[in-house]
Amino acid sequence: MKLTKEQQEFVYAWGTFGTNWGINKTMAQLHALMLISEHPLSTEEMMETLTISRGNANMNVRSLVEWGLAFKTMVAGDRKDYYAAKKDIWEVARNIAKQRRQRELEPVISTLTQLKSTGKDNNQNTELIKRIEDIEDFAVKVDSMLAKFIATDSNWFYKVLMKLV
Amino acid sequence: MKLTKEQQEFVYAWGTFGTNWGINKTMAQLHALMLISEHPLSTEEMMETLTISRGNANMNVRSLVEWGLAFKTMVAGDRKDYYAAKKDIWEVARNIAKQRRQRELEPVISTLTQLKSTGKDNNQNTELIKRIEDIEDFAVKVDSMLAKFIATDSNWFYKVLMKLV
DNA sequence: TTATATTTTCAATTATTTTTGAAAATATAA
DNA sequence: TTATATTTTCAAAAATAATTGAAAATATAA
Repeated sequence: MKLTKEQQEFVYAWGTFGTNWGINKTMAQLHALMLISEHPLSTEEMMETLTISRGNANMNVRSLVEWGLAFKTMVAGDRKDYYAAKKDIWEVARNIAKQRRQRELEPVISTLTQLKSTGKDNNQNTELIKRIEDIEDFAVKVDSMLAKFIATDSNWFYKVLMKLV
Repeated sequence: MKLTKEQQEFVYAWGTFGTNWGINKTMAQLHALMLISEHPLSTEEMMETLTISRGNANMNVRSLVEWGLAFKTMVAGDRKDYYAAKKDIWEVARNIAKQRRQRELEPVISTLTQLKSTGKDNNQNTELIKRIEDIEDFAVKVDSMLAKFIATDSNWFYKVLMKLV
């Protein structure tokens, strides 16, 4: 898969962006590659284009599928697996939000709730309890916003923004 | 600074949380420590409590100040620098949003805009241009929401949520 | 001024994360 | 079934990021 100069830059930029957000570079680059491809791509093709190993390609393609950012398809007359990205950017954002909410936000809320109940009777924990309550309050609000974002159609967010202007 | 069991767990949990979001563990733990302390803390005290080196403490306290999450204060009769966290969790969130928007979102938007204009005449870039336009549209909306969040008082976000229910 | 306390810097070390690549497992065709 | 293609796994290697600690720089007191 020969990339134009701009395609290369896009893949590279998406990789950097992913890195900043705790998504590994290869995963983001594979995602970028699929996003700009008109056809599903084989692991083989992606390995060559990004010059990465088979193992690396395999693992990260699997992660993309797990995150709901790509899916496996079949190409008639070919035995290999092919993959394509979900191209609706709102769906991409929703799926990322969904994963991160579950993996990162929910544990925080439950840890804090737990800590508050264990520590509330020790008066050395006064300041801690105050902070926990503030953070909980905030986290629950963020969580409920994410829940809405995740659950709804592509335009929800847009509508929200419109209401605000 | 002797921590209760719950305080220790909070510091530890905040460190893990930070790590998930691309903030280094020490930075997050120092932040947690300041959040639950009633008094400003000296570097010395924080080093001991977290058993980290002076260099590490210094660098990460500086980052916290840079991010607007903590500030330097003076303690009468003491020559050492003391630091305290901004305790309003909404302000914390706004400052983090501000930094990340500037460092991570803005570069993406400008890179994409640039790429679009360079690549639009090459018909091999058709799919790329479509994706860029989608992402740009999305990113600009996120950006404008963040801008609002950053600029306003603590209750803006809450008000938004209320409108949605 | 000089002595002392405190903070900062940064090369070297250590820890963590990512990537490789070849062997094992699985799937398909003959 | 057996042979071949394809995918998956995972220990070891490489790359990256975080941390140390001591020397240099800076600030304050005497």
